[in-house]
Amino acid sequence: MRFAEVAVDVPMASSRTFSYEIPDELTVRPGQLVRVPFGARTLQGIVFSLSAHPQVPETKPIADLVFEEPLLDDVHLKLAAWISEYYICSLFEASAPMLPPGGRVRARTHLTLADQHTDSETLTPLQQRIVEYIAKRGLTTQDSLIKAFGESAASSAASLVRRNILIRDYSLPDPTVKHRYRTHISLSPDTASDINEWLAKTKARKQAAFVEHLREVGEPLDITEARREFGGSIVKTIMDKGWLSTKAVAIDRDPLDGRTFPYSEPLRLTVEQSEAATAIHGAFEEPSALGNTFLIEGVTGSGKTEVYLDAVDCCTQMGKQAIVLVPEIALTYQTIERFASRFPDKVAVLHSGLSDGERFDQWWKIKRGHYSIVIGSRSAIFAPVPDLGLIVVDEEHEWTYKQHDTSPRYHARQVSLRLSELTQSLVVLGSASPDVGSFYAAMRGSHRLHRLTERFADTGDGQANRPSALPSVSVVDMREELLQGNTDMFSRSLSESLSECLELAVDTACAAVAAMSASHITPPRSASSAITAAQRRKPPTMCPQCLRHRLRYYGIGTELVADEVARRYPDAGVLRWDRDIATSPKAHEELLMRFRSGEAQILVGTQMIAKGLHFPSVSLVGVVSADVGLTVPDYRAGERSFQLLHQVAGRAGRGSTDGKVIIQTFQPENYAIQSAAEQDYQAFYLREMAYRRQQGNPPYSSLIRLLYTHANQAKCESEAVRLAGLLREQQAEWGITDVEALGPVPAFPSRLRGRYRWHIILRGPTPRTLLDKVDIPRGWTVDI
DNA sequence: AGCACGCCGACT
DNA sequence: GTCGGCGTGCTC
Repeated sequence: MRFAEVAVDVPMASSRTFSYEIPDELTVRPGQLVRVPFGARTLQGIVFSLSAHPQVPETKPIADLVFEEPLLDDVHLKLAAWISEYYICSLFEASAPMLPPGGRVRARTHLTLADQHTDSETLTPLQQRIVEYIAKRGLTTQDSLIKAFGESAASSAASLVRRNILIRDYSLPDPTVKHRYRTHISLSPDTASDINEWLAKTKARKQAAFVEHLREVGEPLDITEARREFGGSIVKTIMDKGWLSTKAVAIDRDPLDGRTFPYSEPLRLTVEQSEAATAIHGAFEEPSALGNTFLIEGVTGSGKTEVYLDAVDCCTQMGKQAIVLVPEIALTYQTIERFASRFPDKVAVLHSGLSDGERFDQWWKIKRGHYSIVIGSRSAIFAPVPDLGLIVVDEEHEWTYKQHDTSPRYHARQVSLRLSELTQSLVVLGSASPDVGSFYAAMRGSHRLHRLTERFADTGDGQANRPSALPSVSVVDMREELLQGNTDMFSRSLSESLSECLELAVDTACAAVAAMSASHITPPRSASSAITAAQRRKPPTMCPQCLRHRLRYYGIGTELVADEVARRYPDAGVLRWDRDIATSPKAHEELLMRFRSGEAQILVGTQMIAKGLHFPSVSLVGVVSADVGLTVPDYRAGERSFQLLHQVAGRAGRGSTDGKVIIQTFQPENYAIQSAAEQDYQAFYLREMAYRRQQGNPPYSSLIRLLYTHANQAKCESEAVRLAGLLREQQAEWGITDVEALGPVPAFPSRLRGRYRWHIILRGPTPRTLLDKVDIPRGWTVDI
């Protein structure tokens, strides 16, 4: 076993490794993060396996280890291999989310001026500017060059290197995050007699006080505190005498440090809850008997979290760890609090709101088995838990579980299912409006479905046990409003309800919410959506007048709505809630606190309200414009709208007052809006599935999206046309009839950050069979 | 990401 | 005939 198979951090669409020799002085094991020579550079790599036979006759040796300890265990290496193949990315990319924060570092290219004079007239204008830039700044990274001059700077710099005008070299930085240490000092052991002698005769009272203090406390002192208390020069003087021994002590940056969560007893489970809980207990005891994946369909307020808590409890009692995924930490802070108070000191949190240091320390403590529960957003599925027993995916329908921007473009729910197979652990998916794919899986028997239909009033103290009614929901046809001469953004019905609500609310904590979803901009009905002609169930019928007004309404942001509300109801306080404001859990908590305190009676926000408003006393929810989500060119538009509206409806009337919901729309006949108003998931599911079947869309098929972006519009289009042609050629050649290649067409949006975008969509039961017939050309991204 | 290599158009 | 931009295959 003199060779290591290493996944190198180099852009690749294949799951392959490279063979490296193991130098005698290194102990190399699978799962380690290493540095390896690759071409002229040194890159990071992950050791996947050891072998006696390299893939090529000539091998280079591994340069060194980044961490002595393997970072990925056997399970995570297998998971990475699966991700790499399934989502089509390199093995290193697939492993990267499993590394400790800051562990993956990019290799850097540096440029300096060679001391050779060149006739600047022979340079292109860009090359001249680059030379000037580097002359002024000295050693320059290629990244900063690209930032300053754009992407073409790299090839210009390369040609300058070729002409010996610039010198290039490479570096691979150390991980950006490390353990943090404090220095502790104490009196060195064999100095007692020296010190006694000195104390007897010294006149340095402050130094003596410091030494005596050290002697009295008997245990090591933090050097920073010692300096603060006794003065830096005093500490230094004693240190210079050689009387102090120092020790570096790792400190723990704990995100929940200083926050206390009073222990909360488990609530008594309701009949429905305990049915689900019992089934989960049974699966723990006898794995795979009936299936390991549960789908809990429960309306808002039905106590899904209580079922999760019970399952997690069961899991930890078996000595195993649980991962709990939540869609967005800022919006689900209460969930964390409930877990933290139910399982004191056992909960790790992992999400983007933490500092790098906090995430790093949490990562290592999870790996060392300090925690039995990890709660976090999407990427927390990759937490290095040593012995996984349970994965909970809360609000499993949320699309924040899908990573879109960077590779691997994984779906945390899908990864959860695969990880549970690898570890023989259970999965509990929960939602008020399950993803139709998940519900379909349950209907077909691959998930075990449990429904929580009773809704409980949240009295605000966590003791939810009084049954509460569903809010009454009404749909307002905004076309009718226009016909009646009302061109305001508020229908008469919403206006009246708002006034009524405000009158009632004067002495109580009741409040009204105007929610809207203006964060989406309607795409023009142009070529952008041409590809969806096959996907869209039917073009919405729309009179020109409505269209005109729709366009007007789509421009409305929360700001405009808030201004209008403030103008109409000058005496009511108005708060605004959108992504800009509620970026952190703290800002979000603060906003809700102000709302709760009665400072404001009306909260205006985007769809964030639907997802994050856990507040008992909302008596009215108004949706200013329910149509926005329906017009995006995406076969999931109906599902998303339903989920949003269903959820927003669940936000009303959870307290002591009954709730009322008003949905404004130009398409009152739309099935998603109707089912949401009826708060009937089953009805929505059946109608949606009928469309999905008719259109041949998931879950009746799978989709692969191939996206190409380029600064040049013509090149972008021609490349897309070229690949589509290649695909169709292969399709014909191999006689693949059950995969459709849709497009190419401009993607939505058709231009982003200065680059044009075209895409091709493959659809069928196994679209991979066609995709695998072609090599994916450079510049394309593949989304499974 | 970067390098080598081959193709091809613009300029000497 | 040569330089340089651009596409493509390869890096253990």
